[in-house]
Amino acid sequence: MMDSAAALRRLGLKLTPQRMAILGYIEGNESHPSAGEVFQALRADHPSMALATVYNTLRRLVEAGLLLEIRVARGQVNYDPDTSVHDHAYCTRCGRIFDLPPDRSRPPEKGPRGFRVEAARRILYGRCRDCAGKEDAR
Amino acid sequence: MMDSAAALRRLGLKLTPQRMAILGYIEGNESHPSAGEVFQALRADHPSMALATVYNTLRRLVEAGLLLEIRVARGQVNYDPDTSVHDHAYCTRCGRIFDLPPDRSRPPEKGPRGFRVEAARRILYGRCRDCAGKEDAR
DNA sequence: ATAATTGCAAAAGCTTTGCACGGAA
DNA sequence: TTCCGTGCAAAGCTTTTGCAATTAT
Repeated sequence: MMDSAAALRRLGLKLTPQRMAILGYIEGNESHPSAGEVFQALRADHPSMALATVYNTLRRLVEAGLLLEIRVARGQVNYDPDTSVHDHAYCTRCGRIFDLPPDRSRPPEKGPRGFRVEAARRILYGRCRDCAGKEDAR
Repeated sequence: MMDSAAALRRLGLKLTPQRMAILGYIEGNESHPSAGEVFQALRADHPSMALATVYNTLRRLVEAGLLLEIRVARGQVNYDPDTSVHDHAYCTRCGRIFDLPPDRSRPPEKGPRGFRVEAARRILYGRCRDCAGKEDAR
């Protein structure tokens, strides 16, 4: 977590209490929170923090390469502090996102002719263990 | 394209002019349009069509299994009339989405323990041929 | 006839932006 | 001292919803 502070400094970003709090919350967090969830979680300890600050900070952290964006849920972005190569499984009933180990038995990804691949992301859709037998949500 | 009409009928959905227009526009369309783009495209020929109708119809068509949703662009859903198994490449500069042939050299996808996989989607991020050399967007 | 669908407008989310004040470097 | 970053409020987008009128079946 201290290396994140270092990373921020290296990028010329100021180390504000808000950024430290957001980083501290999301680092090692495997729940893949959305901006709103991060905001809710930090509210208790940081009542004055603005939702806009959370959004702005998360965007900066993504640009800085410290977080990954996951676009799987409708109309919302989730964040993943694990920037290493790995896949995700999304439960279409409860909305939880699970990490999957990277599939190493895989040839390098090939795009269309002339396409320069910078990253590859794979998502599995389905029902998690808890939701497997249950009726459709809502 | 006529089989879509049949599919709608089979699902008990009414064949309205609006639905036919939307289906007609998106079938065979490889540009992966968003709801707004579909609306714009149909405006000339169907001035009275409401944006809400486009949204509602696209949702129905997805539920009916006639279209696929692609969530790759920030805050927007794109639609793919090709419901067969295939991957996508997303250009982070121009925003275009390209179809990729399915990768058959790949064992069935495995989720977390107890996860019942219903679909797997893979997206490549990068620069398309046209954008490969150019400076960052905007 | 009748239940589904449309248009329109309003509402609902999520996210971004403008601006003045405050704080990190 | 200098900007960058924060809070707050307002605005922006995409998408959904309520409802009366219309229409496919």
